Amino acid sequence: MCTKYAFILISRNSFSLQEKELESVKAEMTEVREENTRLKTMEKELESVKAEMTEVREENTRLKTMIQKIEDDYRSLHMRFIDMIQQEEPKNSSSNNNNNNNKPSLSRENIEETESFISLRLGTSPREPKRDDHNTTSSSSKMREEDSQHLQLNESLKLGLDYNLEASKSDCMEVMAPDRSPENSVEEIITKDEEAAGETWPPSKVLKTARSNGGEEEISQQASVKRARVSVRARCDTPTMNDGCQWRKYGQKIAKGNPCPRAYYRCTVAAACPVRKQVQRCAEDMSILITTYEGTHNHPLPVAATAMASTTSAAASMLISGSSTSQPGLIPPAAAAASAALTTNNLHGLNFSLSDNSRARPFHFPNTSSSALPFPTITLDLTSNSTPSHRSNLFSSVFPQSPKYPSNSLSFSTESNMVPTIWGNGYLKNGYNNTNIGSVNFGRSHSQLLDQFNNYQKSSQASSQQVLTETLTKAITSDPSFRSVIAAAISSLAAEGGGNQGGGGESMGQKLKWGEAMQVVSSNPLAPNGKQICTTNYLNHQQPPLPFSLSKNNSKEAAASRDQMN
DNA sequence: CGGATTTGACCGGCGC
DNA sequence: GCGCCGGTCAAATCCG
Repeated sequence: MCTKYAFILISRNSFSLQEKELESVKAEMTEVREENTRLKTMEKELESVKAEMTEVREENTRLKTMIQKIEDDYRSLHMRFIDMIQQEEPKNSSSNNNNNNNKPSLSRENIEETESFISLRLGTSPREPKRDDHNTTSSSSKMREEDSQHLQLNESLKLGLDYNLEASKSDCMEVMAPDRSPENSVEEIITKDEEAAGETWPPSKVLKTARSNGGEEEISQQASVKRARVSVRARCDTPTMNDGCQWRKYGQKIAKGNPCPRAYYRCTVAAACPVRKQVQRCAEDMSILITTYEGTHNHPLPVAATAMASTTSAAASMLISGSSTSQPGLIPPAAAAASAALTTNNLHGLNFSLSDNSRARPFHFPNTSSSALPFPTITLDLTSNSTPSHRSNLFSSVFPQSPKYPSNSLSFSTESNMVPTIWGNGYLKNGYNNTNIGSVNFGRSHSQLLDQFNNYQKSSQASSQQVLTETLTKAITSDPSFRSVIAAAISSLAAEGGGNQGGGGESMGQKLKWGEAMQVVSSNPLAPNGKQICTTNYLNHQQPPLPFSLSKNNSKEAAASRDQMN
């Protein structure tokens, strides 16, 4: 009995142990099932991501096709341009016999040669050589007319050639190397990086020195061409935006027309970095901070700074590219005088606005109280949404009256109920050729965008298309970061306007990319101590972050700034 | 004490 | 030539 009882006890114990094992196995099974479910979910997500990736690839292919088409268009238009120059050449040679006997004949072959030549000069003035004193001091209206015609012709040369420069910068740099005339000595100072970006900040002393060496017109022209500025408008409570770079304030001024002082900063990441920025509150809306960047960093940037730097660089690059396609180059010199009013409205700035504003002036130019901007400026407006009625004001408000810089405007809107528009050359609006205001709508999907762009390309045959096409081509092909800018605009549109309408593959990718960027910026070591981070409306609205406009706050500085404003 | 900021002076460009 | 204006310099000052 005892043995039997003991056996029963042992059996019970064994049974209870097995029950426990069974329960644990059941628990494991449950976990495995849950894991399996999770895996299946992940698999589904993976498939959806793959599908999105496929869409992205398709979009990419279409974009490539589009770019190829634009390039083809450019080539054909370039040939037309050369033909036009060729046709105009006899007129000029007859009307400028007096003072331009040494000008080369502009046959097609010569144009090609001249193109290379001017590329070698890279930014130096394409203007004719300095005339004798008695010529320059002559106030004869006839002379002036001839001069203006000549300048038009030469300008057209420069414009076409700049494209060449922009399209193949590296090639140009290689070509440049062997031809370093004393006249170009200053250019040797400029780093290749700066050259590529098409902008420098030559110190006045350098300019002065260069002038004493005899390159006055070339240098000054170079300065104005290369000193492209990128202005960023953003709502920001802090005195300066944190763009990831280190800046040292070196001056402050009260500029005319704005009670808020303008602060001058220079980049201190590297000792010799030529980049400077101006920070000023908008006179019309004190909550808007206008940061104007000038120059290109000549040093590796902090990760947090790359977004802003690449964006501004792309914008500046686009600006320079836009400048090179100035329509006056296509205006026959004989018609130049007749279109004087037209060219008066040609600001050389390509206005790139990521903007939608509630204000009547979608673009803000520093010193707009004065008659003209010293340099071409491109504005990235990150403030608020604009209304369509304001869009109609785009050109009238955008372009200061400056004969120096013909305008191009590229506007990206993020307003959901409104498609943004890429405008053609500004002067088109002024009547020279208003049949084709290059309008490209970046609508709710990339497909729409592409379709619209293709439709635009098909329907538009005139010079406005030429300008827009060239501008887009150069901007897209010359600077990869500009593609990012476009993608940013598209992405924000897709996310905001299109919502979840599918086709957001690229958008998703961009979100990821920029999300990472913003993460980096948010944890920016340059904004330590828990300083307040100023974000733009983009961020506040939880839109896909654009690669700019996070700010470091300095509360003390803010207070000081407010004091100054009061 | 060293680095950053402030601020008045200075310079050059431009329009009259 | 003169004055205005934007931009820069540099000594003084501030601040951690």
